[in-house]
Amino acid sequence: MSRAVESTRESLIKAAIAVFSAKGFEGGSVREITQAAKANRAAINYHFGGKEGLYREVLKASVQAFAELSPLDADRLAAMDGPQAVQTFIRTQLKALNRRDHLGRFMRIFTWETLSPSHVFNDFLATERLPIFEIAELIVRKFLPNGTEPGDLWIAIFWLLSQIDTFIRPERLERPPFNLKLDQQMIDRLGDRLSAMTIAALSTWRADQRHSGSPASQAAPSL
Amino acid sequence: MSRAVESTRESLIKAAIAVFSAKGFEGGSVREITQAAKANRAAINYHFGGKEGLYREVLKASVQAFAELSPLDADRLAAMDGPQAVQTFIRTQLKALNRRDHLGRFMRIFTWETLSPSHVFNDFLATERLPIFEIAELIVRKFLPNGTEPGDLWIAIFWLLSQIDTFIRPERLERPPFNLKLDQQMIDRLGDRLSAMTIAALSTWRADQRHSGSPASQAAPSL
DNA sequence: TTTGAATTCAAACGCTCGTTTGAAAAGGAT
DNA sequence: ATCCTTTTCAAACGAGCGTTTGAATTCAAA
Repeated sequence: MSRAVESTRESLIKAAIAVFSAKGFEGGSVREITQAAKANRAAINYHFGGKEGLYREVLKASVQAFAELSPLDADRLAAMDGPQAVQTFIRTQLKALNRRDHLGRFMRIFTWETLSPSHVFNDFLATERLPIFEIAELIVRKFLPNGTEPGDLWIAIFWLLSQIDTFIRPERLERPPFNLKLDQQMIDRLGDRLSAMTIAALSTWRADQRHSGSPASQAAPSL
Repeated sequence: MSRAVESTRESLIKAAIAVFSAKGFEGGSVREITQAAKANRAAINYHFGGKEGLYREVLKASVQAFAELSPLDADRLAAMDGPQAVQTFIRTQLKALNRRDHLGRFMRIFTWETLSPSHVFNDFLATERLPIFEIAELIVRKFLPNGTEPGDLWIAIFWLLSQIDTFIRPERLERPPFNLKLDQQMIDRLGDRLSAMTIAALSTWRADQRHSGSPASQAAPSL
């Protein structure tokens, strides 16, 4: 395999990450990708066997990028208490979302998949384990009692991950009916508020208060 | 306008609600809609001027259905305290999402729009005010101090609305890596958990504790 | 320098999409 | 029954999609 081939493959993947993160798997076209990569349209089928094969490669590359680039290190998070870990988790990702780098794009792809899952992604999830899940589990476990059933654990993980999804398209806040001006100050405030709300929400798991009339009447774990 | 015309229009709108809620505006095709409505393909252009015109009509019908059918009545919610209102808000919508009626479909359409907004919907939002926004504002105000700036108010409203979006596709929880069995019991538990977390999260707005180290240390407003 | 495999490329294929067209059918008024 | 408008309908259009094809080109090994 020559040097030029590597560069074609790489630029295709790079362009695909940009396009798929902006428009999703179905919405992103091979024509747009090859044009951005300055490659021939048939190159995708030649190198990856088709659009789906390219997407699989994008998912792999994204997972790797996340593992290498993310400041969300499992060891670092393990050393923190619950609130600290949540704050780091939220702020790191909120920052990444507003950058347009690989990390932010990976998260956007992931969010596209939460609304309209492609079977490529489902197959991918069934075999590979995403580091973001392990990190979310690590954080959530700081709040949940030890004996928590797996079902509850997964609900909490799912919920924590979704808190980021919510703000994956902050442009929405700039349109009606919200009409917010999203300067850096507002984004910081958003991160603080979201962290505080997430911490308080996860703290409700401390004691099993299901079916209680006023579930908010206890909170504030002192972890 | 004859009786038959009304029925064609209505069955087109009805079919469109079903299709658009399942696949979004871009993903739903006029071929599928006309087939479900047992109408000719050109009928959409004749009656509504095109796919976009039909979608506008769907949005109108959905808003009306929501106003008429939703148990989320502004007067009823106004009489409740914060936690009660949140619980009603969450549970009502969670139930609607799992039904496949007009109300559930309206909410699914709305969620599609949060990820990939159509300009039809943006135009719609710019002119018409959605009742769900007013209800969310009403609830959020029970938790926010009186002097809260509009920016913070909108963040809280946006966040509250997103809590429902999160669970708009509960099927996701049934696939890897979650693999949950979503029987009625699990859905009830999910509603309870989500209500409790939402109440606790909104309670953090009671006092301005931005930059505080442990924002969860107070909760439970007694409105 | 020759040879054969790897890679690029322009063109075309088959499909689905939203929309247009012009004629046929249906309905209501006179 | 006639006439004119409203509504339906099958067919076709043009555009975009992912993919295939087969020839041209590039490249490294012999």
